[in-house]
Amino acid sequence: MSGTVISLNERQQEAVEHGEGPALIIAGAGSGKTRVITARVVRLITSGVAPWSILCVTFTNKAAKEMRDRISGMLGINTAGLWISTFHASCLRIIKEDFRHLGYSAMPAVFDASDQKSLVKSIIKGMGKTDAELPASRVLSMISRFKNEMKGPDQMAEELLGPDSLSIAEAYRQYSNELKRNNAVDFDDLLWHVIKLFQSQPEVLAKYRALFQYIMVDEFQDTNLVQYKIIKLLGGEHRNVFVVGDDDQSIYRWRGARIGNLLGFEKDFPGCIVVKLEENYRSSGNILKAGGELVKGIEGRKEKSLFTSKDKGEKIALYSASSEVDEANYIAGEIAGMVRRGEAVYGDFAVFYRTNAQSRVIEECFSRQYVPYRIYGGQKFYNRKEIKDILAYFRVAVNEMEEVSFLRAVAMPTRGIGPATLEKLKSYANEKGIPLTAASTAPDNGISGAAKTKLADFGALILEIRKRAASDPAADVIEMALDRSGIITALLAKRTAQDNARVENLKELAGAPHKEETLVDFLERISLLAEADNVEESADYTSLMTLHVSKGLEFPYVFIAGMEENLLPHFNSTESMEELDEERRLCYVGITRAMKKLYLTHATVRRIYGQLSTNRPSPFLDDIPADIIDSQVAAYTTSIPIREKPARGYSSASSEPSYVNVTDNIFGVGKQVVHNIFGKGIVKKCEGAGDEMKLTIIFREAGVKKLKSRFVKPAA
DNA sequence: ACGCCCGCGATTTTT
DNA sequence: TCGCGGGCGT
Repeated sequence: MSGTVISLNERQQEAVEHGEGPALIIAGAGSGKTRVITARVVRLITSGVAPWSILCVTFTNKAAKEMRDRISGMLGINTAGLWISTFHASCLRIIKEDFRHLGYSAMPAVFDASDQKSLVKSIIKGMGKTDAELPASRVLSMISRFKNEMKGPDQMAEELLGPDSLSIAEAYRQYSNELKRNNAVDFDDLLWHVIKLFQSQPEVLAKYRALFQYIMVDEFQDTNLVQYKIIKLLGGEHRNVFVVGDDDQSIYRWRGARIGNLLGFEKDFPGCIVVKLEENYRSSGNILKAGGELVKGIEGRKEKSLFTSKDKGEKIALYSASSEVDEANYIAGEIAGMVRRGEAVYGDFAVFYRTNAQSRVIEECFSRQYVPYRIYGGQKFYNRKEIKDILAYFRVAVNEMEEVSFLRAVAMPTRGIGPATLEKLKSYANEKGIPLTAASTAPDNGISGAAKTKLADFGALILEIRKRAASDPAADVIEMALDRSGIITALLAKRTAQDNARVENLKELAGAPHKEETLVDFLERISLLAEADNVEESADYTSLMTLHVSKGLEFPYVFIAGMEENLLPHFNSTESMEELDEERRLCYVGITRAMKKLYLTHATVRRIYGQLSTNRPSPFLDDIPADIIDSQVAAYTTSIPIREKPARGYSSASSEPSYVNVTDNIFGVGKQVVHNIFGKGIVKKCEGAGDEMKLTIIFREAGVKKLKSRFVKPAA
């Protein structure tokens, strides 16, 4: 989207020129929002606003970096000190200044998802429950949900319903205590703590209010309650709050994002100007049309109609595959063919899917057909086991309270220190009120024999790392620790391919710190890093990723695989209208990534969890007008077990001949329907056939009803 | 302390 | 289908 647009259109201009007061910019997909934000920052600075008095928050490091680079390119200034960063990074910076006011005696470490998980697991175990009875993932998502609403364990105990609610609240309570004991915070704390800081220290709030004269928020539809509150606290007085977002691209409701922040912004900031960016610079006409038709029926969305000056371009290719293997072959074949004919390069293509599990077959097929690919997301480098292991050494060295890291480091490589020894060590440390590292070198720690020596050696190594961390560059300390810890030796001894790969990863880590970076800075920097930040843009690879990860990106040619009922919309997201709408928007996000041509594929039969299952095409396909679809069916299809035709007398289906009906399933799961009394709804479940077809429908107003299909019509 | 085997569960995840 | 955690044997 960047280079092609030379000048700003009228709406963009209006947004960029906006001066004081609140502004809501509804930025449709591909409408040049990054351009608008950066242009406004540049305009403010050139008109005399101090660069550091602008707070510009994004959701990804990648977006922040892109803006920063553009701004420094346009202004030719060093942008290092500018507040252009993610919510979390901004908050970390604020906490770093004032952590003492929050009751920490040293700057706390940031726990990532896997740190959280191991902590919660040990808590659940300590409560005498198994992982099956109380899954850590469930507990963590509940904790996160409550933290996002700034609610503590007590409030959870009061509000949460269900048989496990009290256990979860208890786990939450212990989790909070353990974090504190480890001198650590989690991602959600970074945000909530800033609120607490502002509320308890009015002078700190006043300082930042005075500092940030202009506030800008990107991807505003993805903000959660805490984030919005931060914005309101900081910008509530001068009200120079400029937010940019697109409700149609809200796909993180399940993570706590509140689309209502965007929809209600005008009420919270009365007098705000609203600018809609509706000219799309990315996609050809048919692609835009397909996306628009998909979301136009979503209740409560901000009305907008994207347009483009590009021509219609190619039709949407719809491929009905016989199986997921056939689907992958088709995709690989299309890509290989176009590359062979010189019409495109591998890097022009992207394949999106709903679940990570779908990538496997595609990968295998791409390898066979020599299509070079790269998977975005998936396992993050800093999340790999071996990396986490060695980082644990550094983390406990830098932050002696991090018991979680101590326990991780001491167990890798195995060094003859088992649970029994560690229990003794913990109780000794508790008694004396000292950290585990100190306890491990204490002569009177009550541990005897070989374990005592080993423990003392380990403790000495941690102290050595701590000492060197203060003086030497991070890279040198990493080299030393890799050598002295014995991790590499232990891995090499195992001689499997996976272990060799791990050794390579560890060596790569030594090259990761920036020049002259200290270990503390290095650890802090990577704690907020995501995988997408590592992607080489220039390489000629086809990109594979989930639909979620695709947001914010664009590619000339886009494939969306698995356009099937149960997969998109995903079967776990059909419980409510909100979930179904979000699935729809997810599909929209994928569609609108495409610049030149969009391919949609579905498989009649697919192996899921090792089981063969037949899935009807996604109901979303029916919302794309037939005249812009070019459909193709697999040469040989094993079976087409499609539901029987719906009851006769339904003229509504034929009164809309412009919509493709791949399935004949005018009442498939996920379809929008209308009832005379109950109004609009979405089909949740579909049983039987013909006149006897019974539908479970979620109505927007009336809730869930079970009805015979003849009482409803497909929604217009 | 450690390794092997069995059984169960299984979206999405900007930070 | 596959990866993880718990249980058991050495």
